[in-house]
Amino acid sequence: MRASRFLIATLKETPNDAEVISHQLMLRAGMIRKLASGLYTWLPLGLRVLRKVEAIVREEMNNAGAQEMLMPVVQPAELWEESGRWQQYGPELLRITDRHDRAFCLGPTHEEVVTDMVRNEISSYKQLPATYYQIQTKFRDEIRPRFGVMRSREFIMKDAYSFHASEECLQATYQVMHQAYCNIFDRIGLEYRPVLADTGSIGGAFSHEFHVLAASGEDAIVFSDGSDYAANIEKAEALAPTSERAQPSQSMTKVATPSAHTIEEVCAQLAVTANNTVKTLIVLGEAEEQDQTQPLVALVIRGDHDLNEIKAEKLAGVSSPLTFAPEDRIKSELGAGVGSLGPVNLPILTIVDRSAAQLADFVCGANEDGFHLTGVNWERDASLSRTEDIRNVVAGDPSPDGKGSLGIKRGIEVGHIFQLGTKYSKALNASVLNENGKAEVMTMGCYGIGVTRVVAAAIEQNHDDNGIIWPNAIAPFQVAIIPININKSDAVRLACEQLYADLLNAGIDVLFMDEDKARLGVMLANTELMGIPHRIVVGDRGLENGEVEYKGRRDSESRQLPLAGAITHLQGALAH
RNA sequence: CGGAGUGUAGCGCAGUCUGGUAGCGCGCCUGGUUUGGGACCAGGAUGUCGGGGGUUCGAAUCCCUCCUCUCCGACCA
Repeated sequence: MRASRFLIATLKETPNDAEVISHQLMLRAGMIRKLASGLYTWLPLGLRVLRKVEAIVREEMNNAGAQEMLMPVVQPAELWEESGRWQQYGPELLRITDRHDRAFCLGPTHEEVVTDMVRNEISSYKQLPATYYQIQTKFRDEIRPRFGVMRSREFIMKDAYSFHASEECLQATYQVMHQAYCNIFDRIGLEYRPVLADTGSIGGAFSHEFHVLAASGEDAIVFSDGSDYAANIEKAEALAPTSERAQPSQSMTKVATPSAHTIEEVCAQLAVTANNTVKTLIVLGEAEEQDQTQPLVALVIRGDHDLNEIKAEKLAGVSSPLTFAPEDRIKSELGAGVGSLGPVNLPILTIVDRSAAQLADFVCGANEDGFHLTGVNWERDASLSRTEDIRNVVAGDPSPDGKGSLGIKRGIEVGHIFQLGTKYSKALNASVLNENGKAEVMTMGCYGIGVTRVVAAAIEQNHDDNGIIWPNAIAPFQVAIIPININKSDAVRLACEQLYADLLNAGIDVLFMDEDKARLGVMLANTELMGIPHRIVVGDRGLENGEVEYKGRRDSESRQLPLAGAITHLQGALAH
């Protein structure tokens, strides 16, 4: 591609509505432009990257035996009513009405449509297993779109769905997909990890997320240093302490703690450490019958730990989604405000985290404003009827598989694979006849990759002060040719034209900065900002010795190469 | 949805408090001089000051209203 015929829309200054580095760089490099909140136009440069990611995903999905198809973005309400999600899905599902006043939605995902297709087209177990996928625009009306293309409302996703006559068959395909995902992210050239995950709202039995490691990641993921164990923090179990609880050695004492509301303030006033205190969080429980008000439930965790909302909302007696109790109900029903609550004589269902249950002689709120209790002990002073795992693991906790201890990193979720089971096939009655001629509901798996998000994640992981640093496999251009004084030197022009033609012939994506008046500094800065991984600078000075200058985007120094050997060198550099 | 901010040229911003008819830097166009890391000189174009309504002789500026976009949002017991 010649720069004179390509939209180079770089920005010197950072647009002020971009928060994260990938968003800033995508705008500055001229990859995307915002149309409205959560909606982006992909400019030619950005689209080249997107297409390269798509091509890799497509190839690996085909290799894994999946068949590509394409489903509509607009979907009829009837299908969603059949699966129950028309009611279940919140305002994230954008609902629209056509001119005949019929209800539709913009697809946030395509389980209903693909299941409908399969129930109509597949009738025998002999046709299974089968996996279908598409690379398609999705729409989710996010409450708060942010971080550019990382959390936008419209985005491109590769979604695949597998159909099986047996659970074992689903397991086998799940493994094939797991491997295909590893192949995809290996080829793109990202540092990533598959981790055990919560199945979330899509439902199902078993699931892995694929995370690109980056400091700015929205998710915390945990790793064992003694095994392969890796999980989203939402999912990672905090094992019960193995040692016996210490015997009480203090008597319970009420102390005044005026104006101490946080664990930190209490610790400072009483000279104790947070790991010997407990905090008591009040949430709404499940109403026993319809129309009844939801009772209050206390969750007790150690002062230095964080509540894991996913674990908590799954507990019997706790409402899902997890909802914290309004302040006025706490005050009127428990007699004290938040900041002074504790498990001693608490008249409501109290669920205690395993680590908190291990404490002896601990500190907690006295259920009286401005007072705390010290020397509190379970059973003697506070009943301990129910202990559960309701906290986030912290670095240093033992690994749930018993091997090693846990560390924590940040990740960007770019892929998610699920074993769905029969949730949708049952609801839509998608069945096949088995060997005995009896109808049997199919078992399903589903597998997603956020294609647009992969692009942003790649930048989060690969950039420096000068801009993006693309991995070879998804770079919009692999090589930039930068001439010096092309308008004055015929030698430079000829050498560049020849090199450009040769590189194209060799099948290398090259951007030739062929504009007469372009200044060297501008060309260098732009190609660095755009992240082009290799560049060749051609000038009279080098050409006198038959040399050009090569610099890899990550190299600190450039070096001279014989012009004749430039292609071979670039091919070598692109090979890894 | 709640809270906080924001909206002035393609981009980044000043001007608003104290009303007097809009400016700076970058970018863009023309001509020239330059050219090994974001050039210089000279000339030039570009704004319904987010929309609507009001106050006023006069509104980017004051008032009302609608909208946009951004940020934050129970981890506290």
